[in-house]
Amino acid sequence: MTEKENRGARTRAADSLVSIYERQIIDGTLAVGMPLPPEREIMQSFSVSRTVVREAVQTLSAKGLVEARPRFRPVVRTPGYDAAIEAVGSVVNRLLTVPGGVRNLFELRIMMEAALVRGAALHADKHHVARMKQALADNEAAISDSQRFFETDVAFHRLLYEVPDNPVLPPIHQAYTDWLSSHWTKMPRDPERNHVNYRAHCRIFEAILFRDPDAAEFVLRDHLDDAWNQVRQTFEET
Amino acid sequence: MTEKENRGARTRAADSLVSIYERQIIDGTLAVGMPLPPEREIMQSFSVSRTVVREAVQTLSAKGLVEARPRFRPVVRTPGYDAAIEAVGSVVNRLLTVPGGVRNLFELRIMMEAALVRGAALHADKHHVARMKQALADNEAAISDSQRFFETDVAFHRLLYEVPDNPVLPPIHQAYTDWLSSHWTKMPRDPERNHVNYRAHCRIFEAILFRDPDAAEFVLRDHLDDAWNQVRQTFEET
DNA sequence: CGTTCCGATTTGGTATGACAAAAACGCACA
DNA sequence: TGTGCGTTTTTGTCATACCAAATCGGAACG
Repeated sequence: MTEKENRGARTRAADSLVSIYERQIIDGTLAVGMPLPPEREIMQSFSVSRTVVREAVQTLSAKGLVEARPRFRPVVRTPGYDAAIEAVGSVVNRLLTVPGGVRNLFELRIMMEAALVRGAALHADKHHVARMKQALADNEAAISDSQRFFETDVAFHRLLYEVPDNPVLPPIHQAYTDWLSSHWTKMPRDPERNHVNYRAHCRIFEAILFRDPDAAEFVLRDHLDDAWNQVRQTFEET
Repeated sequence: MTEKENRGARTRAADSLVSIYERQIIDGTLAVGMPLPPEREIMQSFSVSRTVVREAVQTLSAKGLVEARPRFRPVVRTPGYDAAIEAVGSVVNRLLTVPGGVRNLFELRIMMEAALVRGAALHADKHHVARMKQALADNEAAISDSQRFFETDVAFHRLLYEVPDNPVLPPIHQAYTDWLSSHWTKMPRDPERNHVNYRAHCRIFEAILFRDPDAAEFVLRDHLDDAWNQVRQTFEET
């Protein structure tokens, strides 16, 4: 995101510090795991007060570029898509409270997973299939234990995000489950429903085995739409 | 994202302020557009120093919950998916510099747009079709002007994100173009290539008209793969 | 009666200094 | 060489001060 800053009027001193260190972190001058200089050193380097330095560090931390544990030196964070997810956490949480927010996010998830099962049906290799088989077994074994079933359910879906071997995807799955879990767990769960879901997973797996993307997508959408209908009642949206 | 913070040891004073105002913003106690209390007032309310207050406000701003223009009172930001995009800007920029980063993001985009064209082929109504037709016309008219062509190109793709009528999607498109544009614009562009791209858009449009999701997806993937091959050379990744 | 303009007051941005507690460091000691 | 303890840094927080910009209130004016 290229800094535009045209709107923000006069720059705050801290902001220029932020962009300086942002650059240094991105171009590797400050390597991963390396701590930022002590605050007093920074303030002398740039001739600013400690107030400004601390504000800058604070911002870098909030942006997810450094990890600032209290009382410790902020260290350059290892680049990961999970940091991105974390950075949006607050805002997404807020969006989930606006009318239709949960629905919108869930539909996005349905869309993505539909695309993923299509991809899995076309490209899943022996290794992926084996893992899904295992996940299905775990899933079945947990039908009577709703708590464990939920976990194996999540684990099964996660596999879909791992098939394309794109490191962006697993954190996205993690994000979906984090953000939606509070609603999801309010859903009434009993062995009967678990069994229905397990069956749905099986059908998805079979469609992938048969290399039938259309069937896979159809079953998955049916599965998630069903789940949505269960969850929806917990907050009576449209 | 439920605050775990188990790692972060003892809490910083500012953090508790942050979560307090976070709650107030989410549950609407602080309505959208309403300014936060003056710093000096906050510091008296909570018996903390102004330093702490400013740090808290800083964090709220970085998280995208309030908009803090310098010299102005921070106001509660209107909830929008664009705020989320903005919040991840820095970290994504960094991820784009790691090996394969651009590729990963672009593949995610391909996957999403593939899903979108499928959806468009199935659900686009008269209105969407008309808009796409118009966008295609603009696209054709700009073939000789690479700058304008780029804009109409983006506009055409954006329409795909608007078909499902999910407010999450357009900001995602915006994010893709923001994040990838620096690489994209380095791509050599000439009327000949523009024409090829225009033709690809036409074929996508036709497939949507014919309600043929498979064809639409195929053409779109071909189109974006082609684009990727053009862009790739600008930074010689694998 | 509404509008405009100007001055006083409020408020944010930054600097400085101070201090307690915790972390980092170094050195003696085993 | 490894360990434990005291010293020095460093961070978190507070208090205070000052400037400049934003805001507010009222006066002057149409």
